[in-house]
Amino acid sequence: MQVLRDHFEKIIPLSDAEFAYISSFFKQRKVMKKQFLLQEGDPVMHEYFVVKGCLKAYVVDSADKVHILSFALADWWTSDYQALYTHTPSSIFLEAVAPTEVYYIAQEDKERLCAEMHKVEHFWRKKNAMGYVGLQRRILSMLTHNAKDRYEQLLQQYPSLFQVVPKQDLAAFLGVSRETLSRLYSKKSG
Amino acid sequence: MQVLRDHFEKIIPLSDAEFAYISSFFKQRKVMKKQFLLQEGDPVMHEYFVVKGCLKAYVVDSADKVHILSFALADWWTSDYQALYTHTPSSIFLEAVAPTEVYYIAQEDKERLCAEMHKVEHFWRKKNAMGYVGLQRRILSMLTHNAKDRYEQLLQQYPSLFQVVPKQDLAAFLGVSRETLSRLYSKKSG
DNA sequence: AAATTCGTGTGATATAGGTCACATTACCCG
DNA sequence: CGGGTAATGTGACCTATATCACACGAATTT
Repeated sequence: MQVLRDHFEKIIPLSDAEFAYISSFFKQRKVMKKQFLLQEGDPVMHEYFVVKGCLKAYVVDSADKVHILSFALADWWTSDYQALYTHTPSSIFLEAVAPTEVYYIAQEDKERLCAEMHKVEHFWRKKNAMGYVGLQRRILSMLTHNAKDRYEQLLQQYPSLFQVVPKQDLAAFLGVSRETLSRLYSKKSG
Repeated sequence: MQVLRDHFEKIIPLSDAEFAYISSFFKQRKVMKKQFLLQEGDPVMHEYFVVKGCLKAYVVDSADKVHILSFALADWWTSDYQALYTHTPSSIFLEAVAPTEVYYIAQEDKERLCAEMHKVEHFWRKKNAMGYVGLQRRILSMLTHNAKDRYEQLLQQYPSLFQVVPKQDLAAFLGVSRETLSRLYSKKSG
């Protein structure tokens, strides 16, 4: 669990005892490519920390089209947060894009840790704040840029995504059809 | 500052002394319609809590088009968070859409309050978590719905916006041109 | 109340991107 | 290694939305 400790310690310093306590609430799980951590309708109980691999969180609309809400690479947290916080069934699928290893914690244990250790609550406040800013940037990118520019931004910001995630998934994340995405760099320009 | 106290107490109960301490860090400010709390390039030092009125946060692109990142009605927090956290100049404009009254707190005072009072850190973790979920929903809405559906969702979710905000601003928030928005409910359908 | 400015509606036209259909290639897996 | 499935490329065509231009009425300002 050293990766997890390093991850926490980027924001809050921890003694061995403190980390031992925190980590006692986490479990490990490995999923193969195309396996699910969550499917639509499932109860959502955990938040997942990706150690290696990649998860995609997506919805499927009434026309069976996939829309990707987020990718989670190593060092990212993911879940269906809306469902987690409101105790409603999952409205998303959480699926491994590649062989993936996660640590996960039950929502109630996380709340308990936050209540018991101010530091830990601080950690998650900071994480949430960063996540919020990241989503704002994505919204701004959707409002201000066309498909090609968004694709290039993504490429710049997360080059490692492109080694793991099929282009059709990137298209479903950017909000364009896979055909259009394909044409962006055959027709060429830029 | 009763509204602010009520707002905090929706999440954390406070004694008079505690609230007195918290509120000692807040100041009040009133802005008229079309006045700015932030302009692009300004240093960003505060987070704003809207007591009444409405603020819009937006960017202006190279073609002078306005893209609205968020509206803040009564009981909402707003600022340029990215700039606030990274101590960089504002990249947005924060402008009153109607006569508006805010309480505001310096970022460093907020951090201090969070460090001193676990409760307060809890409050903001919860707020951030809710905000994160809200942005995810907006992204999903942009990915899965066309302009008309998004407009109707917005209408449903924030009916009060429509009494304060001109339609061209709603268009700039939804990511459509004002002309298209105008046509959505003249051509009719739905 | 005249003059500006602001918000809105609407026509004509342009375009980015979507959809459908099929071919091609890469990737698994037995 | 050979067959099947998954991912990608590409052509032809379609559609939602953008853009430009202008008119009109409501609000603000003086």
